[in-house]
Amino acid sequence: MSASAKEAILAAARRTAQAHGYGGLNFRALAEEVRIKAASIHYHFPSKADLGAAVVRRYWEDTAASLEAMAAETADPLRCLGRYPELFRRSLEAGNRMCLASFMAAEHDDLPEAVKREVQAFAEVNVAWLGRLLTAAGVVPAEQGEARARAIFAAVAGAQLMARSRSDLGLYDALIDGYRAAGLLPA
Amino acid sequence: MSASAKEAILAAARRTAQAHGYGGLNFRALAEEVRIKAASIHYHFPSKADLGAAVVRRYWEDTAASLEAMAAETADPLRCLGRYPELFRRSLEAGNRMCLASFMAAEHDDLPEAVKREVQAFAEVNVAWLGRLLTAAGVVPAEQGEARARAIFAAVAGAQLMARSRSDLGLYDALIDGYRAAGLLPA
DNA sequence: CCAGACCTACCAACTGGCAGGTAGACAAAC
DNA sequence: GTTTGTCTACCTGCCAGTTGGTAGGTCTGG
Repeated sequence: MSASAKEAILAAARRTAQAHGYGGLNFRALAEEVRIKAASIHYHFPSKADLGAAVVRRYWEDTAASLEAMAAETADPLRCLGRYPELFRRSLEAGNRMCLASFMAAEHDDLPEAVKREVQAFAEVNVAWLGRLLTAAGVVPAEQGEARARAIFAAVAGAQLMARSRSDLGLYDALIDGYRAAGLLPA
Repeated sequence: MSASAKEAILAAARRTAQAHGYGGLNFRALAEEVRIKAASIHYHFPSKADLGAAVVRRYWEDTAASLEAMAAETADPLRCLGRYPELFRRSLEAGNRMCLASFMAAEHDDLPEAVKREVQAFAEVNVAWLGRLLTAAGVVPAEQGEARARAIFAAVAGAQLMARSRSDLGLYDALIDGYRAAGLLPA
């Protein structure tokens, strides 16, 4: 049960944090979900800060992998860019959850330093990928790639947040359509 | 101290919630800030849910007033729209805080029903105002006013969230500029 | 035998909320 | 004109539940 327990803890913590944030993580509930005792979690993750940082790190690693898979799958950079919102849509589909990093961005003031660093890393992964494709697609001149990438990332996160607050997946799609209509996102 | 205490509680709770969310509100800390005992807060607000709902309600009432004041001050609808991001900028200026409703949108799953309703009301106030000015300015045809209004609201909220996570007011301005450059916001 | 993985039992701190008391302002009753 | 009652706005003291975390024991596979 060694590696499997650790993985199960990470997975459960991720699901919980995507719905209730870092503050919503608690050892007893997590332990119950993994069918383990609360104290045992401390064996794998000494403190809550360690657990939090590990969860977010794994989260952006997985996201980076998904993005690379998407880029490999959809060779045309413009079409690939158009698929970016799918990533955030999936969280909403899975029980009206949201991006871990967005939630923790809100909780910024209460986050351990190590967790904050991982949250920033998530944003960097997204912005780098978007910037790369934006310039590859020639949507914007290379020197504006990062600025546009950040704008897209922030806007999509905002759309997810608003859709979640209404538990309305259709609203998310409508907001993304709105971004396309306005010219922020490639159609 | 009757009305003044109640107002002081509301003000302190608003500041706290803009930095730590609904979950970050706690009677003892609030009481200390207002120089009152924790139990006394229950006199003005029977439960935490009542306090939360009152805080958000007051928040969107104040926001509605600010928006109307802005509309009265800047008669040209296009220029007035351009000033919309100022509203969200002010929260960041005040100690890297964020919009109360955005934070609580993240906390959606842990919010009492009454609080959720007020959070939605905040979004509606903003979208209605934006929609009104967008159609008045002729930026979009009337039937697309609300869709564009929602897109702007979500995008600005996302920009605030991202800027907060970096404690970087300059990033907020850059993101808003990015929205203008992309055509989402009137220049 | 022993080390990794997990356990029981506990702790102090903190949480929202409640029961019941009190000081002062004001008004009606005698 | 002083006693009596009532109301507001607070208070003390407490409770049960939850939290992250610790100390030290146990069990199992290699």
